Amino acid sequence: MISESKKKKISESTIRRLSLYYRVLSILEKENYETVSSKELAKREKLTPAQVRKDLSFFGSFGTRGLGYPVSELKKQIAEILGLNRGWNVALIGVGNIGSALVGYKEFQRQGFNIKLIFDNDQRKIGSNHKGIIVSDIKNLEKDLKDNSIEIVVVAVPATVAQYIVDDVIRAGIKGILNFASVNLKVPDDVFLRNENMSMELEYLSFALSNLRNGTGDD
Amino acid sequence: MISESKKKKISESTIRRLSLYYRVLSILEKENYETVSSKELAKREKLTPAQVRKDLSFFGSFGTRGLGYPVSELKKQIAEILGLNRGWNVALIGVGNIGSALVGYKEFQRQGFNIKLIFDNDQRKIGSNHKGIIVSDIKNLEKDLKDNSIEIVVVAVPATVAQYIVDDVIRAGIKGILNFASVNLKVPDDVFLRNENMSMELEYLSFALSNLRNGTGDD
DNA sequence: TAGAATTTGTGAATAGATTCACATGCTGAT
DNA sequence: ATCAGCATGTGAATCTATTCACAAATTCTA
Repeated sequence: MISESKKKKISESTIRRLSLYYRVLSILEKENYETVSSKELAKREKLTPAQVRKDLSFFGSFGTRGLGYPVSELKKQIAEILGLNRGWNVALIGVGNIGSALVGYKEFQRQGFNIKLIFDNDQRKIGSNHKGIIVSDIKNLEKDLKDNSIEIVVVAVPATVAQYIVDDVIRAGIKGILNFASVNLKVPDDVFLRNENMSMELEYLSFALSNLRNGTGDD
Repeated sequence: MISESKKKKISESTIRRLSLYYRVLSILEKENYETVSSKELAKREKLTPAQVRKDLSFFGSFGTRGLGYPVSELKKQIAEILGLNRGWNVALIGVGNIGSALVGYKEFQRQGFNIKLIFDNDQRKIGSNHKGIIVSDIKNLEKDLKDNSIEIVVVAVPATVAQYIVDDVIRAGIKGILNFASVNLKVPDDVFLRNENMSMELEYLSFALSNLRNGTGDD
């Protein structure tokens, strides 16, 4: 049993690194590695071995001293920790630029995030077919989300309307929202909201390049 | 004068928050605010006032005691710090799902990131027009990047080929790379590499929802 | 012009995350 | 079997980031 409901607070950075480990383990699995050491894992993600071991130790003891971690098993464990050992019913709202890209984004499906519904308010888009999914009218958003047991909603609509839509989404009882709109959304305390701000990384590059008298370059 | 080449190390989180402040200041400017307090700024980004003041203090004293910060002026200052007070010549490599979305992503242009060149290796795409830009053959990548004074490259190609392409990009002397491919790229120390991993935030949601006996929901 | 009300800017204190360092335990060779 | 060699797991130490708390500066009101 993993994490017996301990109240230990897991930091956001640890979770983000678990995602990284998961990806590397998938690769190692394909490369037919049986085991991997924290040292090797760390090297591949430019972290320290201690960091890797500490992160994993929050959830249990998965390794063998003298040998390392069993690749497939550890991958499975991390999948369980991250909740990737099951599928998630996802709805996408907004089939503009970004929305359309997300429909075809293989990485999502691979991780078990299945886009089941797509919504838009544009009459020309409603009814059209995106990778096998018919775009629904956003008018019935609340009911459709409920009827299809949607658990996670991805918001890819213009910033101006994002809050109204999110309010609807919350009324439908959704507890997980991934927001691509460039705006700060208000959600109740029991709803998990994550923002994907694509300009932010570019701005970081801009800062780094503007100040490169000293910088080391790497992240 | 801002930041007189001080060796003070600015943390990544501070820079990311500057991006947030910048966005809020743009909104405040539109709403015709003359000044804004650290308290208000903090509220809008769900941070503490002390955090806001400390972040800004790394770069100078922009506020007036008893009054707050002048909105337009502070926005200008942050733009300077982040290097957004100038344009950046950007090239996009790969016009698949994500690449196409990025070409039309308004937010980039608004911040001064101008996509000047687009590359692909698919003969059917080469020569085609995306928002006024003709897709170039990736064969001439190195030369084209140099000839067009490209400063930042956005990589949106399959994971399997990303490293080869990045090697080329580096040979062209590019020092800033934004990578959307789901792979860990190796770059020299003097090249700034940032990764945009869109699954990561979904995985965080997955983790949060899977463990929601306790979580508070917010980030 | 004086005094109350604000709000910044910043050292000091606290909280949090990372790294160190080593005892512990497993492996594999002889 | 024993022993050298590894590599984990984890308290303790260190480093980093955030928050506190208050003096100093300015505004606003009367």
